[in-house]
Amino acid sequence: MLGRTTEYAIRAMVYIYIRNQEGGRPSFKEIAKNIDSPEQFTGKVLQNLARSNLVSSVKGKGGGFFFSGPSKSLTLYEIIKAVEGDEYFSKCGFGLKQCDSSSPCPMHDDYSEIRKSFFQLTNKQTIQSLAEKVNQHKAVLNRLQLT
Amino acid sequence: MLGRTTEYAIRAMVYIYIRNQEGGRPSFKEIAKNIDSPEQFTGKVLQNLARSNLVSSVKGKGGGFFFSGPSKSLTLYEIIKAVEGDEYFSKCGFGLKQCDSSSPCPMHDDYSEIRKSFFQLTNKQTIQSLAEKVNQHKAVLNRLQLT
DNA sequence: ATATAAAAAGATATAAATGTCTTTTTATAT
DNA sequence: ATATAAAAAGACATTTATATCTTTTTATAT
Repeated sequence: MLGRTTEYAIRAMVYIYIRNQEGGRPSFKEIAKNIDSPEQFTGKVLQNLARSNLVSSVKGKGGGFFFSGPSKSLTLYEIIKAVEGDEYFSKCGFGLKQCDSSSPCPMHDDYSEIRKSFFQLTNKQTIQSLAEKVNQHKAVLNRLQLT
Repeated sequence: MLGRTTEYAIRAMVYIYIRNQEGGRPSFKEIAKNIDSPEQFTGKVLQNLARSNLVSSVKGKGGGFFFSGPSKSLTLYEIIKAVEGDEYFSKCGFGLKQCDSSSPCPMHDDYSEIRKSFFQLTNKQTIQSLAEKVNQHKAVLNRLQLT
């Protein structure tokens, strides 16, 4: 469904948010350790997210990643769009270059429904809502314990 | 959602089914032309499907691909499983190695719903049902006209 | 000021998915 | 029998995704 890069992106953002709440500003090394992702690659992913202004960063000693401004909620949709690209939510499930209700692929109707549900999920769930589940011990970020 | 290889697989199978109904037994070159896919690669994909006994083939002059036996219906699920592998329908949407209701990722509940819907779609839709839509001009296999 | 610790950047490396080219095998039409 | 047309097989080639290694830049703690 989602590429690994996107999975790292979401997990990393949730981790950053949680550490921010605790007053921390984690480095990508700390993040990678805690979400069980490759260190340098996670750095790259975060670099891109920062470029897209989905997260902030400061260089130098004591620096790291954090959410700035009035913590408006950040939907998964925005992250997925930034990482996977815009077409992700409109691609035909059958692989046709052109597919819409006027000239549908044979799966079009059923598939549209599911895509819509997924779209809604990604617009409903936010980094904040996921983080809350983790905080309330209703979900885990990975198999390892959070430090 | 689905890899390109799987998309080719499904489109190819639908095309084969339609041609079979007309009494034809298409070659992978004919198939590729009509579903707008790379020729040789389509050959490989069909070779694998034939290995998995999801379609039959005969070599030699006049040969090609066809469905044998009492045309039992073939679900998309079976094709997807053969091409993408078994884990496809159970992978965590968040990328966790371990994720289930006892130790869920933060998206687990919502995502499970969607995965279930998709699973149901792929078990409801068959090569036959898709072919029928195409036959009834309610859907198209690709942008080009079928010959 | 200087050392330090962090992100950013750049250059590669590896793996997986996708695609192509060539040769071999094999039915079957002639 | 032979030519032909088809799948099968094998060997590469390309592209995209994922991952690592090294160097540079830059805040800030000391």
